[in-house]
Amino acid sequence: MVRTTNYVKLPRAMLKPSLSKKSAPSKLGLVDVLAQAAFTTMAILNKLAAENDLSLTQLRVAGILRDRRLRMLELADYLGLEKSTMTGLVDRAEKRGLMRRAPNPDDGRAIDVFLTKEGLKLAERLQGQFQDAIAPLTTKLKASDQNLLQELLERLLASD
Amino acid sequence: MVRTTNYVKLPRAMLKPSLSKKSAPSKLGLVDVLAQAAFTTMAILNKLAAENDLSLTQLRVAGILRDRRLRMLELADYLGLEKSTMTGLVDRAEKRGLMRRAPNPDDGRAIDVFLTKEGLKLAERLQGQFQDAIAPLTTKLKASDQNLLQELLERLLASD
DNA sequence: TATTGTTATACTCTATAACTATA
DNA sequence: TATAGTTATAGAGTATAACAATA
Repeated sequence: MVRTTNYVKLPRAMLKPSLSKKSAPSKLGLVDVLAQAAFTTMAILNKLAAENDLSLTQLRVAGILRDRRLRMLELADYLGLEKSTMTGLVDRAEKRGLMRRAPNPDDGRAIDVFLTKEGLKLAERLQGQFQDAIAPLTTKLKASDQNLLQELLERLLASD
Repeated sequence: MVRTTNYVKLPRAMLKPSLSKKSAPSKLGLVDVLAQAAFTTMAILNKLAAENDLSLTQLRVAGILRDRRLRMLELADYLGLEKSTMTGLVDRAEKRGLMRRAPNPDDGRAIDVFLTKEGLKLAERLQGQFQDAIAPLTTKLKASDQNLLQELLERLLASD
């Protein structure tokens, strides 16, 4: 059973560029640009999800489960969602043949979730599509600047 | 009438860091990092919205209308949403005293939307809270690197 | 006729609370 | 008793389609 809805319309503008007070401190600028980059990237991911008849959350799940098998609760924690929310999410993905449930062998209460072969293929296709979709942005920078940007963002995101 | 729900639970992990094939081309790395940065930023924005009893969309609307008055359809285009979706969105915001509707003086079919004084105050508070929330990330970089990052992202996002 | 906005309807995502089964 | 997952219920966000009012 295939869903036919295609829940996305692309925004004309992502976010207001900035307050741009004349002599605003430059710290404010970076914050704005980060937000704008986030909205732009999310719009791409959203479009990608819609084109594949997925919600953004389902897209994330596909990415997360690409190389792991997780319990329902672990998956919920990864996503920052309640366990009850997972039930419906996994139900729908299972109905579409993308994921499957199986009892956890070590804990009779727990249920493992994992991608089917079809789900895995989709996840890999999505990875490639995302790269293609974002390439028009990244290729505006020359290779050395791409590396620089990557390095700066990695430091920004470093968890310690 | 104040909503009491607080629709957010923070994720333990934002997104799988990478496929990390041993000798993957470095282009793949930047794409992954951009996605991760987007999810991290969106998680912050989402939390901020939830703490103020707003959805992410309402948070965006607050930002967009901070210095403009728009017709329903213009607002829909900004957000990438259908006009029918706006009706409910504006209804709810209006009920909370954050926005108001008024007939457009130039076109009898059109309805303008704008923030109330209370909505404006909220929008400004949100701006400050977002800066505070994201500061722990940005301050990991020294000032010159912050400027560099901002410049690189600006080039990435430049629309031409 | 074409455009703007609303209404009706339906589905997904999300949460809280109560429940069942297992530890 | 505590934990894992499901079910029931409810509200928000989203879309499509049909409609009323205005251009």
